[in-house]
Order: sequence, then structure tokens, then C-alpha cells
Amino acid sequence: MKRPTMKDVARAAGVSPMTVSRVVSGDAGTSPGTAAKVEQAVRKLGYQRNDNARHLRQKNPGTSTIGLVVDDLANPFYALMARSVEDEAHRRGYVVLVGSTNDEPRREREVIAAFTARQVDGLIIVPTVGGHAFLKQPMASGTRVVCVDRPAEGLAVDTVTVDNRVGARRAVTHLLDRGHTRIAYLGDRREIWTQAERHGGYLDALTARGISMDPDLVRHGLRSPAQVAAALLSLRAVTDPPTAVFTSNDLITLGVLDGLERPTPMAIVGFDDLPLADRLNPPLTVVSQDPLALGWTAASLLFSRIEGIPSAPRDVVLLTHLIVRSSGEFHGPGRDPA
Amino acid sequence: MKRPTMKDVARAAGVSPMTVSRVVSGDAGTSPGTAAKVEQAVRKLGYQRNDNARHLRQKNPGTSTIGLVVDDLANPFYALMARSVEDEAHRRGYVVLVGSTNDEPRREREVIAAFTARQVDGLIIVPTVGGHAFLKQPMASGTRVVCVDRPAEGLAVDTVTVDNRVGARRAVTHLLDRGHTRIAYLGDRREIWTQAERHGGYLDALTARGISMDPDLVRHGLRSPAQVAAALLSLRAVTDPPTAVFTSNDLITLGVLDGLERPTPMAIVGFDDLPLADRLNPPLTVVSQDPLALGWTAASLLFSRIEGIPSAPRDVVLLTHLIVRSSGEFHGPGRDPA
DNA sequence: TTGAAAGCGCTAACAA
DNA sequence: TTGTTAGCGCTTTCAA
Repeated sequence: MKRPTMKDVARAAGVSPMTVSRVVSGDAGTSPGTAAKVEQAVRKLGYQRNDNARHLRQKNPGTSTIGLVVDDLANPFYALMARSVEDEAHRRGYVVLVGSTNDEPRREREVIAAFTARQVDGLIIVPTVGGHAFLKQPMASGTRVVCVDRPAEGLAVDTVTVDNRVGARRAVTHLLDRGHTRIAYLGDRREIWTQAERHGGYLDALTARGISMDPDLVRHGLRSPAQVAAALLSLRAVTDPPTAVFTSNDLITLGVLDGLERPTPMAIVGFDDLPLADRLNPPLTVVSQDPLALGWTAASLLFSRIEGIPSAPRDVVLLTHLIVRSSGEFHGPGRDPA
Repeated sequence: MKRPTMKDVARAAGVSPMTVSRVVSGDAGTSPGTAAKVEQAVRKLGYQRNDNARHLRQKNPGTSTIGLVVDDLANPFYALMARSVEDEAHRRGYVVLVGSTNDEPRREREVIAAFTARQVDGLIIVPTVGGHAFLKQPMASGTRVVCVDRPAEGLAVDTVTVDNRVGARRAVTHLLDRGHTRIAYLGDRREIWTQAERHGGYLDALTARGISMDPDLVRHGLRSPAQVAAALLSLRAVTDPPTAVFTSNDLITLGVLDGLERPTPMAIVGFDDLPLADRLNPPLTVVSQDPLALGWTAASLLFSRIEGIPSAPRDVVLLTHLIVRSSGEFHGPGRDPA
């Protein structure tokens, strides 16, 4: 019932615990004969080394454990990122603790505290909206930190993001090119950095064409399908309603699609690609980013820090792509389904 | 640079390490005055307790860490499950180590070994195809195990699955009811329990109608979009080609949709619901299961075991639902797009 | 090649 | 209320 320890193995093999340690850890300096005896005892008892105890004593620092803290693991975007991080970690012999913050600073702090208490060597985090000075303590005592998707307020660390603003601008410009002038913006909380950036790109595009922003067409803080549905409804009720909408993340795009008849009576371009996007009617035009690349880049950065590579914090910006399908086309009122 | 220890705090506060331990762990028996001194020293040094060391000594066993081992964390289905497990774990003050097996027994063993070496209290696993007797050792030494999505070969543990066979049978029967008699089966490796079950359900449905299975219409082992595309192509080339296809998981459904013109020239019913499934042309009929419920059930089972609740291994079977949209309808050859 | 002693950071058990 | 001693399971260091 209790786990066997090295002492148990030592007794069974008739050697000292130190010899067991050497054999189990593959250190040199044991005769083949003794090694065989020890290995047999290990098998017989079902012994496995306790790595927590090991890391406590071992001079070579580190637990070969990292923590990954995302907004929501169930979001396909973060799921892909997580898989990518995990693959790289596994390749290097690390395991990964994972946690979702739900974008709540309090939960983020709880999760991070639980991870650092377990002596993770590093942390890859998608920071929530609040300040992150609380990370300075663990960093000072050796925990490496990399931010991904968004930068952390008040914290100078390696950060991997995409060109959100450019991507959003491109999306909205695409809509303008198709003849739309009444373009709505639907986004999550603007306190979230990516959302602020994308909203900025929306404004950039309008400004470049000399179109003044109409506050009636902008909705922030959409975090649930119900909120998206409500926003959409209210949008269609304004005088001179929008002919197109730019949606600032995948969940909002999904929400809008759910709230619209088919074929879509409003043009739409969304941030984040979606499976099946090309099989909708009309096929969905999107700004796509590569979550696997984000995850891999963040992991690589983290591991090079853990391995002791110094230098000032780096900012890596990956590129987005506008995938033009056809949901951005302009259709006059009274459009007939094709 | 080095992490401060209790000794450091003790020195800074002018007390013994034991007193620090009591304050930090919220144990009774320290005067408010000393507690305040200690807390101040903790803040000044940025001290955080090393929980690995703590768990090593603490009589109360357990590390408040569990491991979650899935086939592929990037698969939305497992991502949802993971989130659900993580939520329940967080609610109970546990953290979760996560790993993907890619359905490779070797990687599964590596991941599980890395987890047990870190003294996880329990494991929730989606077992790969191989035998799992190797789990008996950790189980004997106290690691609790729950299987989810599929049972583990040669291992009697709590298991949470869905009624795969019934669901598949319902899907195929739905197709038969719509007048199809030439129905193809596209599945992943049949060694995977869920796939064998679903294939069984497919056979059940045919048998119930006295239709004999045509081996030309059955493809196993589809694990990539390319393989699915190839299978689809070869299917359409057989004499008397199928008018409908039953796809045995979400990835295969996606692959088939990608390989088909629009509107779909072949009826299709898939296992697993998909976002946007209802907005396709035609809307996709599916057998849906609830990954959140699977995750939550597995987690609840695991935690009750960890808390010491005994009893013989339990098998929990959750229900699937046929969501009828319209991709199952029968259309003669030469069908005109609507 | 092997083992004994000490100690990693913490807490159980006891003593003051 | 506080501190001392011992020891969790392991590895370092040094001696045999």
C-alpha cells in the first residue's frame, strides 16, 4: 500500500541506499553484478523514484516542470496552443501543469501560486487584465516567465503576440473595399489587450478612409453568446443599420453566425479562423493567426531562459493573415438568397 | 536569486523555523505579535512555502496534484473535457498535470511515469490501445486511476464512457429510415475501443434491417485528413457507390466535409457534434456526446476515490443524442443544388 | 566499487 | 506559546 522507498529496495537487494540511488539514476560506478541485483529488487517491489524528494536535494536545480496558464483551455485557440507547448515540453523531458484563469485575476493568482509552490521552473501565461507585479517575486527567485497572446501589465518579460492591430485593420479595410461604410465592431472587454488592439485596427481603417466612427456601431464587453445575440439585435435596430460587422474573436464570430439567418443578411469578417468556415454560406472571411506557432515560440523562449540564456526581454510578433472567402461582399437591402 | 526558505524567514523575524511553519500554514498556537513579525518577514523576503518539501514530510498524505492524460489536447473534444476536469480540480484545491499520448502506448507510458514520479494523487486517463497492466504497480502504492472515453485493457478501474454503440446504431438507422441502403462507414483504427463500438453499432443497424454489410463500403484506420480524402475518393469509385456515409469521429467528419462539393452530394451523419454544424448546407446531423459531463464525472469519481471512498470499480455510461438536422436526407443521383 | 554521514525544506512529536 | 529533535526520500560529499 505504501510506496516502497530506496531503503526498501536496498534492504531487498542487500546493498546500501546509495547504491540503489546510483543504479536507479543511471550513474556510473556500480559493478554489473550489483546493478543487476538492484534492478531485480526494483522490479520485484515495483519501485519508482520519488522525483519530488530528488529535486529537493539535487544540486542541479529544477523540477523539469513548467506551468501553462491560459484564459480558457476549452477555447480551441488555447487548446491548440497548449498542445504545442506540451509537445515541446515533452520533447525536452518536462511535464506541464495547466490552468485556466477565466480571465479572473484572482483565479490567475491562485493558479500561479499553486504552481510556484510546486517549484515550477517556468511559467507560460496568457495574462489577465490586472497588473502583474506580483510575478516579480517568483521571478527574482528563479522562476522564468513568458507571456503569450498578450503582454502583462507592469512586467518586462519575453512576450509572444501577433500583429492584432494590423490584422484587424486589414479585415475592416477589406470590408471598406467592398463598398461598406456602415461597419460595426463587436468585441470582448476592451481592457483585454488583444481587444484594444483590434479595436484600434478597426479605427485605423476607418480613419484612413476618412470615415468617422459611429459609437452606435461599437459594442465592447461581449463574453457570452447571449450578450452577442443581444448586441446584434440592438445593432440591427439603429437608424441606418450596419451592412457589415467585424467580430473581434472566434467566440463572438460564432455568436453572430448563430444569431443571423441564412444566407447571412450582413457581411461579416472575423478575427480567428474556424473549422468549417469555408463551408458556410457564404464562406467566412477571417483574419487567422497560428496558435501552434504561438505556443511553440513561447515554449522555445521559455526553455532557452531556463537553460540560462540571458539578454533583455524579447518581444516576438507573429503575423496574421487575411483569408478572403466571401462573407465580406456587399449586398444591398432586400437581397435575395442565392 | 535563490528562493528564501523558512530558515531565512525565521532569522529575519527572530524566531524559530517551527514558528514560521505554524504561521505560514495557518496553524493555531502563535501569539498575534509573533505572527505579525513573521508575516512581515515573509513579505519582505517574498517567501513562499515549498510544497514539494512539505508533502514529503507531512503525515496527511497527498500532493494535491492529479494527472490528466488524453489522446490529443488539441482535439476540441478533449479540450472541453480537460477544462471540465481542471475546473473541478481547482474547486477542490488541486492542480493538474496534463499530457497527450497521440495514441502511442510508448508516449503514454512516459507521460504516466513522469506524473507518478511526481507523486500525483490520481490519474484520469484516456487509455491508448495497448494493455495497461503497468498501472497496477502505481495503483498498488496508492495512485488512484479513472478511465474516461474508453476502458483500459486488463485493468479494473472506474470508467466513464458513452453509449457509443447505441449512438452509432441510431445514426445509421436514421440513414436507413431516409431510404439509404448503400451506407459507408469511415472510422479511425478499429483497435480503439470507441471505434470498434461505433462500427458495431453500424453493423447492428444494418443487420436489424436485413442488409448485409458490404466490405467495400467500410474503411478503418483513418487518422489524417489526407487518409480521409483518399478513402472518400475510393468510396465514390466503387461500383454502386454509397449514397450516405457514417463518420465515426469529429476529425473524420471534418475531413469528409472538406472533400465534398457543396451542396453535399452524399448524405452524411457524424459522431460528435461540431460548432457551426447547424449552419452548413445542408445542416449536419450528428450523434452528440457531452465532453464536459464526461470530464466532470471522471473527476468526481477520482476525487471520491482519493478521499478514500472504497467499493468495486464503477462503470458509468453517459448517453448520446441524435441531433437531426438534415444532412441525412436521401437524394437520387443527378441531384440539383437547391 | 561501495557505504556512512549530512542535509535539501519542511513538519510531527515532544519538551520547555 | 515557543523551540528542539528527528526524519520524510533522496543525493552530495567524502571516506573506506
